[in-house]
Amino acid sequence: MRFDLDRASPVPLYHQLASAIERAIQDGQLAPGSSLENEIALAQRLGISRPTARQALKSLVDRGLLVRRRGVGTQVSPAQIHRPVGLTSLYDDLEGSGQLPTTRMLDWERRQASVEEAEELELAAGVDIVAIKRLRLAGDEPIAVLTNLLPEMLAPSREDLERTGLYECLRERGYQPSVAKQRIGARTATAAEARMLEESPRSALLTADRVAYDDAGHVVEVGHHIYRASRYVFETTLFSR
Amino acid sequence: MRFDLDRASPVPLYHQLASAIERAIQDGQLAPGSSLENEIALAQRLGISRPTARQALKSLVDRGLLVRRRGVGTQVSPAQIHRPVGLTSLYDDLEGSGQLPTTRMLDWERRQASVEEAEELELAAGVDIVAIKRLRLAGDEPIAVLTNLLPEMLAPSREDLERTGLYECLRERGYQPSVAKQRIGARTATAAEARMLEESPRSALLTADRVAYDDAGHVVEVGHHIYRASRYVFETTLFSR
DNA sequence: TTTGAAAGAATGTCCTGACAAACTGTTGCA
DNA sequence: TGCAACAGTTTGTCAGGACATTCTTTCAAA
Repeated sequence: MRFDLDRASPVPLYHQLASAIERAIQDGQLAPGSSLENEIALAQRLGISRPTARQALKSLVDRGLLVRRRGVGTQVSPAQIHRPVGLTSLYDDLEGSGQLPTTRMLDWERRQASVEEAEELELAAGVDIVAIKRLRLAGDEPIAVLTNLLPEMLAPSREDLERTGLYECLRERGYQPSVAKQRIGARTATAAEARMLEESPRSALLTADRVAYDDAGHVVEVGHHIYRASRYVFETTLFSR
Repeated sequence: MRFDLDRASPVPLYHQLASAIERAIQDGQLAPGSSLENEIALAQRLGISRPTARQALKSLVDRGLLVRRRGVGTQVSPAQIHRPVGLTSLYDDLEGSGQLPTTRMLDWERRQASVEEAEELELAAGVDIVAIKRLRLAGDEPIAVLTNLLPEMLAPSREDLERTGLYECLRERGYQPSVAKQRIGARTATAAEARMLEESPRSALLTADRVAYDDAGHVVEVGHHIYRASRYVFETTLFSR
């Protein structure tokens, strides 16, 4: 098993090795259940130190791609466990459903925050916010209504948002959400919602309410999303500790 | 800031240090946003090597309790981010709702698996399984119906299950689920379900369907859980990568 | 007073080395 | 033949050391 490491690259060696192993797993060169050579031999063969090899292997263990047991060795995880790290990603919560969504802008409005909204965004009452409402479609079929609130000064313009995604816009503007707290729930649809989502009245909706924070703990964005339960589930991998 | 490390303890030093720092954060001795001493000084003061100290700090960074920046140092994460690693835990998916649940056994049945059930459990058709149905209550109020299917040979007895939780029983029997794939969805309740959960007919249910695997990739347990949407949400913390 | 460079501070990456713990396979003894 | 002990194998923990990168502060020059 060849892993090419480029010592002139700015990418750390452990990172290069982890990527190469991951690629080999995904290409099928490393089959689920198969054993890798031991870390001492691997390090020696690649001309790197053992802790460097360990760091690469550990990062893959943490992501569920490898399993390691003392006295036994390092193995590729069984096939069922081969997901990119088990979380619904902060950026791509639709991809778990295997659908390629498009997004249509329904509304973009600058206005004063209500008391509740200001509280959610951890802003003073009455400040200006931008409220964005979009429809998510898979093909021509609506699957979700996404409402997002942002402090005015962070908010992308309507034009920017029609060009690319909300988080991409935020990133371009130098605002990097790093953590989000999300609540997933369910309720029945209002008549307006049912119409918008092409469901029958009082059908079940899956809801996701989210507050995203930057590194300093400031609220970057609040999202209230509703999904057709008939068309959408959240998929998650859980690891025991 | 004192951290007592017991070198005679079988618990690894890095683990002891991580726990001590975590405790200090939770006790309020280390306030959100405050800086820890640098890793070199910390290691020196505690009489441990720098990589050992790093390992403790890294494990806390990975869990969102600390933030580290090159040139700046190590700080306690802002208060909003102080959750144990962001996933709904494999074992305690009710704890995020801040409720202390009790569990009532509704049914425990050994029978032959249907075709669909055998497929879910990755067993040959017609083999014996155990189907368990329980009601989860918060106080006297029902909040969830939990159905679990297990290969017969792994399944705890009815008596064991009334004494302790399913995962605890599995652990005692030497079966250790390590990964689970979960799908969270929503639908409206059937009349029987609504009655069981003391909700009105056709009210919204939050659903969780889960397959849990052991380290070797064998299915340990399949769960089909329904929750009253009026009483229950899944709370999750999402980290950007 | 402002701007740019240098110095100081701290984490990140990588190295060599050694011992402990856990697992598997082999051998010896009852 | 079966069981226990031992040997071999591999990962896990820990140590000491060095250099690179990134960030902040200070100092000097314009």
